[in-house]
Amino acid sequence: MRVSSPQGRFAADAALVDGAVCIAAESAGKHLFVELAGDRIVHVHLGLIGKLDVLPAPAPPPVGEVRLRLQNDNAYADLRGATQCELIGPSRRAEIVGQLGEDPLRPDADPDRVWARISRSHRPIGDLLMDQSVLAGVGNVYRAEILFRHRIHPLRPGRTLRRGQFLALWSDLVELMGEGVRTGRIDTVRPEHTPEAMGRPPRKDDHGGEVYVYRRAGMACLVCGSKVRTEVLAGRNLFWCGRCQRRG
DNA sequence: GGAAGATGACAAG
DNA sequence: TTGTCCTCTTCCC
Repeated sequence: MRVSSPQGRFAADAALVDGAVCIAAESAGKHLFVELAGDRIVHVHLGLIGKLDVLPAPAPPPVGEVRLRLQNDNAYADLRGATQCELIGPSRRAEIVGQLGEDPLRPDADPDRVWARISRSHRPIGDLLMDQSVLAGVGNVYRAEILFRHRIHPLRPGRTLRRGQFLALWSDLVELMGEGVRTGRIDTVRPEHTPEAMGRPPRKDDHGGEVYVYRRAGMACLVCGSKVRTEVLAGRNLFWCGRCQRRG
């Protein structure tokens, strides 16, 4: 695989692995590990604004700030804006993975370990869901949407949830996130709640999916019609429906 | 043309 | 809690 850094910031490391055989590419939570021959691993974390575009070959001249380009005869991948792009070894990867909680996308994930953390915590469930050492991979969109789908108020302390409630939430995450991987979109609205089914005019989303509350502050809840609320929690915008999602 | 914001995470105070 | 980093898009003049 050809490895380069048109923007330059990864250039020194790219030169070290240019031409190496790619053995595997796998994710753990929000981390991507591209494993190359010789125990060399490219570790990528997109952060808030990073993007990885994977397109068919041939690769055109790079446009914009392409920090990493991976390329073979079939396809190329351009990385922009990532918070992490570094060359690491197996021990560092093990360290990163070891700090992560359970990833709903992995078949071997153990929901009981997640429940053990949540059921003992006084922290809001909306906070726990974003904690990568509890649940790996869930971000701001899935947090808002999964809580809405289960009618759980985001500020409820983790320990006030019932076990059955959590297990339902977990299996829903497994399904929703799996679908997100397959489709490349985050669609969380059940068929019976789509604007068409509710007799409302269709709407356009700017993040590539249909959602209940995420970034819909001030708009009407798709289910009950009351205004979607928002509040900044730990520096992130939180969204929920005050009527559908009870605190108690 | 410029500001604001965005699916994140960390350090500093 | 605030500031910082990374890049691009959207919206407003």
